[in-house]
Amino acid sequence: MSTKRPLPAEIVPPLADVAQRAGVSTATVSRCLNSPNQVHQKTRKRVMAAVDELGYSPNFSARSLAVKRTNTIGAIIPTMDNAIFARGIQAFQEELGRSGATLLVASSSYKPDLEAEQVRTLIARGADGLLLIGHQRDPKVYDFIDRRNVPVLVSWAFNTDQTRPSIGFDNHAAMKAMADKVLEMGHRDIAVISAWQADNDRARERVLGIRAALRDVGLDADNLNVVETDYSINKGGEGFAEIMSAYPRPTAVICGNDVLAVGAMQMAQTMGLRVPDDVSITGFDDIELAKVTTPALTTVHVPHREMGRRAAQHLWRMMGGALEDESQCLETELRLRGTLAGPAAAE
Amino acid sequence: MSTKRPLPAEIVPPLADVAQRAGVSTATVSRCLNSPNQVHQKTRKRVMAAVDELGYSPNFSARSLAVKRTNTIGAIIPTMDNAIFARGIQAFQEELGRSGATLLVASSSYKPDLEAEQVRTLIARGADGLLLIGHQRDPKVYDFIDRRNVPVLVSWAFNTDQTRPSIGFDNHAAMKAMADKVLEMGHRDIAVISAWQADNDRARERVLGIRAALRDVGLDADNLNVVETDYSINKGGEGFAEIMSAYPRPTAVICGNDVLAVGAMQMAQTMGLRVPDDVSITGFDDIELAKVTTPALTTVHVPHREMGRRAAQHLWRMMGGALEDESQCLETELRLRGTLAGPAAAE
DNA sequence: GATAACAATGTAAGCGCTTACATTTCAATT
DNA sequence: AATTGAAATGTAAGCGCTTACATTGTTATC
Repeated sequence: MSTKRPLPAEIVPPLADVAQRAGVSTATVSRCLNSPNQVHQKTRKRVMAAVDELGYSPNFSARSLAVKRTNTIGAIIPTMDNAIFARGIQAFQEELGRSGATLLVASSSYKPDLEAEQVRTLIARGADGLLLIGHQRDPKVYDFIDRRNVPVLVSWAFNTDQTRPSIGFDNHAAMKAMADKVLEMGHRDIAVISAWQADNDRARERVLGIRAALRDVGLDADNLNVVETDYSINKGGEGFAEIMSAYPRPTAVICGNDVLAVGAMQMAQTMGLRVPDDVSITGFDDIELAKVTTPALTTVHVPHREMGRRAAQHLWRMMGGALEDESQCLETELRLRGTLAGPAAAE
Repeated sequence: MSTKRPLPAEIVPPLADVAQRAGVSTATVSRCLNSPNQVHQKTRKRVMAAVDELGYSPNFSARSLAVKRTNTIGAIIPTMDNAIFARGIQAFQEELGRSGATLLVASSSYKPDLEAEQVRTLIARGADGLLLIGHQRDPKVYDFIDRRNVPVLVSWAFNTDQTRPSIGFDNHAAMKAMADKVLEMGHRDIAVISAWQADNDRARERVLGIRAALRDVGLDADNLNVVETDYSINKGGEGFAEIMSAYPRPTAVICGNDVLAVGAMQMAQTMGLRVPDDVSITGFDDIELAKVTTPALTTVHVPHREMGRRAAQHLWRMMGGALEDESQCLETELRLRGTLAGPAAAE
């Protein structure tokens, strides 16, 4: 960390200056600002005038040191460069703003270590509550948080095995529904392009959902071809190419998210494969991308904004002392569009 | 603002406890944490052990109250629910993390008043630097900032008329280049779908760029049909429909950004118009959306990530006391893809 | 072995705010 | 006019940390 010169002499006066100017004690000024109705209207006017004249604004650090609360909520998301998080966080913040809380966002780039460090940073900064994505993380991280007594809400995931409060959706069930549909259309050769599963319980749950669907119809779930890759259109394309180099080629490729699916679609086009005539492709998330491709992408709709909004409300209540330990599971929905059809008759 | 119960009794010990446990003064503990080489290795070890045993972590508010610096940078963007900002901010944050600074993001929903309020909030929270989007805002806001002596960097815009340091690109020139191209292809009936211009200098500059291009070829720039609307695919579609209800229909529709352009493309399809055969459509930004449509969107590529990265470096240097008053103008680039062609022969 | 120079540590005064408690003011009641 | 209770204000003790300055310990030098 480089050494920085201290900021130039304070131009913003301390509260004491305001008090002096208004001819009252610091306590009165403080009250004027925090519980105005406790002070006589006449003095209040005088104080406010002084505040204006001096251009006073309170020092946040001093304030939160004194009250031991920051009114700040920390959120750690994998990345903002991903529509689903950007959108959810935007809604989260809008809702939070309504309560007067400030949001501190960090992004972990899907790296558990970085996330752990950011948890520490955020808490050191006095976050009164924390929003995390997904359940999975080192127990030590949870210990650290619990010790600080900071309420945590897990989002983007909902899992009855987990005891921590969460607001999300059932990744397993949602993806299983999609897989069921794909199977129902008659597909028997299915491959999967997924995000990396190791540190990502959402990705894992989705793949498990597909396996469960296969098992339901008596197919071999263990030999399912699953290609894992980074979150990007290009990587989705590469994954698709890899899958399609196998023989026999699958008739349907289920993708762990829309971005990968769109990459797969592009690669299909490059390879001269028609979607869905030659191969069906499905996505997950239902971001804008899914609606503008030709044909439009069959995917699982997830209410990202609603999730962000609810998460904000829930976390705020937890911070208020409500022991809301129950979780909420939001509904997802299949969006059948153009990229899923029955397998080609023969070739 | 609702009343909140204070958080439960502190579980995190104060620095003094660590000092006691290690048998040293608070000063020594503080030094251990902030300038370790000033303390003897032997004591340092003892202190660190105490830190671990007690699970100590410093209180940020107290620290920044004492040093009068927060190492926090505030950024106010119109919305995260917009790929260009999400992406830029992600890069901004990644780069900032490298310097050990923390980012505080707020979004103003394109509302000047909200933005002004957020400037105040961020500064009250001790932001050591501020990133703002676009030059345009109430002079009072700038006064407030200047008075606090907080370095500000303007981004997403570059304009030689402005004296404030900025890192961005020339919206006017970039859009003019696009319009030049459209004209060069032979179009003479051109309409525009733009974001609201009133509070958005970027949008305004882009439209001015188009007008300049028209003037260059001797066309009437004042009667240009400009439809303004919200940032969304659907609104883009509505705008397009409105434009196409005019007679004679324009042969090319220049859109202020990719999202509007994609909306226009969809509406064109709905209306049974072929792009680019019946009408050409162009975008601006070059977000992922632009590459997945059929045909792919002709647009202006803007280096959003690079902009975020540079902004972080620049702002950090400004905070370090460098009086970097000069601005940087990044290059944009025409991306000619499938949605722009010459006007149809006749009809 | 006295002395200087430096390294390591301690002491204590803030940083700017809130708030429990004490004091004063004022109107209502007797 | 005396009494009382509530409302308005003031006093001052922290909150947890950093850091200038003072003190002590250690080593090198002659």
